[in-house]
Amino acid sequence: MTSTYEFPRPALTVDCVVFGLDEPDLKVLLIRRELEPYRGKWALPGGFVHVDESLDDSAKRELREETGLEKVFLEQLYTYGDVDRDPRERVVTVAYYALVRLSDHRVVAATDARDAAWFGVHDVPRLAFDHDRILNAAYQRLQNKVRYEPIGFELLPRKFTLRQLQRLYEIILDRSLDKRNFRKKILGMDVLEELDEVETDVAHRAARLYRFNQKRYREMVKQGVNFEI
Amino acid sequence: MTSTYEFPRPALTVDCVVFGLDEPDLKVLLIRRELEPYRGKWALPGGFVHVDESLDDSAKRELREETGLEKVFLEQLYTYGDVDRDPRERVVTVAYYALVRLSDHRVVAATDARDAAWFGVHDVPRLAFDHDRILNAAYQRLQNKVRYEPIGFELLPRKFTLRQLQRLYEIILDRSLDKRNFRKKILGMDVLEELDEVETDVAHRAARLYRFNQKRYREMVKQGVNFEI
DNA sequence: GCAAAAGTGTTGTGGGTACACCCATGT
DNA sequence: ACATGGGTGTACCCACAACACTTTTGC
Repeated sequence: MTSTYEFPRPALTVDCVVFGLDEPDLKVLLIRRELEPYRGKWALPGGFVHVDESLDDSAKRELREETGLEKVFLEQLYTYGDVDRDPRERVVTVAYYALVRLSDHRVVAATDARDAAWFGVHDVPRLAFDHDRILNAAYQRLQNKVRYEPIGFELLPRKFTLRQLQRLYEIILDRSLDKRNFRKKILGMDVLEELDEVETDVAHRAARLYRFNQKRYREMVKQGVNFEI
Repeated sequence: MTSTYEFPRPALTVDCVVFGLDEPDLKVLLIRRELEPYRGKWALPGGFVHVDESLDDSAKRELREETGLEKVFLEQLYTYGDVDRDPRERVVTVAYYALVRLSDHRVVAATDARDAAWFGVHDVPRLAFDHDRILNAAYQRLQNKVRYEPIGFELLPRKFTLRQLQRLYEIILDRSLDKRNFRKKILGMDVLEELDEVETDVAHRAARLYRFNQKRYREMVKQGVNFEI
């Protein structure tokens, strides 16, 4: 940055790829556009960055305004700045991805008059702008990240069974895992608290419930423990 | 993106963390600021994004203009958008990092009238703006990335000895590696071509030269081979 | 002949993977 | 009693880590 010469400025937006687990599917939240261009097409929730708020705050605000979601896991993904990605004018967008507990946030869909819906991640229609590309990048990031950081818990209820957790990994990674090895590994990490509760309303033996111990996890990370699945 | 309402826009810049290998040090290229704020302080090379060029192109152009570097490895790092990161006005910056072959690009330093210099990565002064933070993030990214992608070759001459390669990894990762294990591993990956040449002008037995085979690497990646060091 | 780095194999161990059965519960 | 998933242990194999000496070359 060497000059304060006033260039015409690109517009700046944020867009969010919101993932939710709806067993047995991983879903993504999309919004139907009411305006041109791409009117009627599905798109990622997002909007302009205000001049007095940080990028993270923009993403949080947009999520709240467009989907009613609050306090979800949110992480910056990548910034997309191809010249022609918006036909109207130059728009650079900072993409985020979010993980939400559908168990906490039921019926997020119909906020305002806006048309919002969850789509299976393998079953998404053609999106507006370059949002397909952004969605793919987010999904890949999630697949990579979940393997060495325990972010998957953000998608599960706070209390969950080991089977649920394994399913989650299987769904995200799109491959099956061995039950015994999975349990050995995940319990060996020592970040799950075994609760004195079991699941209810199941037509078979009830499984034990566990909770993720974030504090313990942070301590272990500090000690350099590896959390690769 | 749901409205075309015209907000006041943040300014948008790119900043580059340029790494170069100057054995036995990993160095970073910095520019001394000639203007307020932070006049006289060292900062990352960078500048405003033009409205008719992509972010990648902006980064390339800034590198060329400010440092004379062309055709270097360049990758987007992260976008920094805290409200007060620039005291003059709201500026969002898309940070990149670059890897350059100092062997190809000697004496980059004094381009134009600008004051540019290479600093050891562990020996960088306090930088302008939030550039310290950006530099740290870039260094961490490099450390992580070099472990599972062969980007380190971008820092070496096209022909190099195994010792040079090992030193590179040791410098970047900041720890020593076992010679035999390193050679076994790296040769086992089958992406190095053994040349019929040896190094010259050394006061001891000359080491064989190798070349990185990018094409072969890409093929192997497609087959899902793992390149973790 | 000496200094300096090149080059080369083996062994132990820990972690990953593959694999099958009995148990508890609800209907 | 049966169906459904819960819960558990072992054996093999491979990849990684640790480790030291001989060879080549220039001076």
